[in-house]
Amino acid sequence: MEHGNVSDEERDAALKLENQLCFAVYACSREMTKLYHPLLKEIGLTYTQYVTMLALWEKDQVTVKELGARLYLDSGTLTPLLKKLESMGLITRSRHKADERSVIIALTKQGTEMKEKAREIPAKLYGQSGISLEEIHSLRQRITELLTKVQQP
Amino acid sequence: MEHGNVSDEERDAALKLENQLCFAVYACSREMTKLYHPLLKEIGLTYTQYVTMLALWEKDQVTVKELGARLYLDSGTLTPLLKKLESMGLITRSRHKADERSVIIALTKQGTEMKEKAREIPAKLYGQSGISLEEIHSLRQRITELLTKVQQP
DNA sequence: CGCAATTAAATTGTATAAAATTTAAAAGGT
DNA sequence: ACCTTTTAAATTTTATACAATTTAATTGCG
Repeated sequence: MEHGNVSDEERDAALKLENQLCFAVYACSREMTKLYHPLLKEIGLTYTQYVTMLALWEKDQVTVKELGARLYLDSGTLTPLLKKLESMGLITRSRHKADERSVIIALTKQGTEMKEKAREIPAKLYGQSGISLEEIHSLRQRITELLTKVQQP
Repeated sequence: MEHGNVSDEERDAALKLENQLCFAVYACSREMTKLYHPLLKEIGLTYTQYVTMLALWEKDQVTVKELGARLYLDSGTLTPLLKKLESMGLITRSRHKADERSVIIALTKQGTEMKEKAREIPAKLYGQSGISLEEIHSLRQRITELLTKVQQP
């Protein structure tokens, strides 16, 4: 037997997949995203494109930097994604006049109108999830709390 | 005003990022994975490679199918990942003798030995997360429950 | 047996992710 | 004004993810 605080058995238990919070979150994220696939296919968006549009429907005319902060994504992911949304006619990308380093993202008429088509998605998803609204709300709050704790500076 | 059960305002609220459980889980998963990066770099694994090794340390001599079921990953992701682990000398890939369709994944001596180097990772991560063990346990249980509810057949 | 249906991996194509580096612009101190 | 530092995007590289399809082996049914 070990004489330290933590035994080999305890360290072994910590290495089990079923004991890992991060793995549960990781697997859950991918499975939930798959639920969106058939609904998002109808409006021609991927999940990441969808959350980017959600952010822009709340507030557009923002820099890539600000958008990235809200989505927890950096320019390495956003630049090609935004170019794709631009080629689909949903957004425009233009250099900020006062600061040429920044790129301003704005919704086009078509991009704004897509919100109407997206309105039914959350309710449809809720319907097929089989989870109560209370459970969703409380779990979302706790995971958001966790997110603020683990987010990097 | 709408006469139905759900108003436009309520549907708009559902489209806000901060109200989306899936987005919270998605962002949280990526931020937590980033915490692992410096620790995993020391032993030369990515996060997905790490969870694959975790699964194999619990039980190896398994098919790609079984491994995929435990990791919620399909052959499209696992095949290249397992080829990489094989090229690193951590596992072997061999066709099952009784059923040539299946591929059996087994740990090499080097792959088994890596477990020793990984033992300290969960505790180190817990240390830098600033979350209590109780919170981790209860949250993991609830997310695992959610995972079983949203997992596709 | 003979063959249609099923199954397990692998492959193909598209889209993320993120670390690390590069480029260009702006800020700030001297 | 000059130059070092900082900052915002973009680029490069590597590694996932996954839908959809293909390939090859096995099953199961008449």
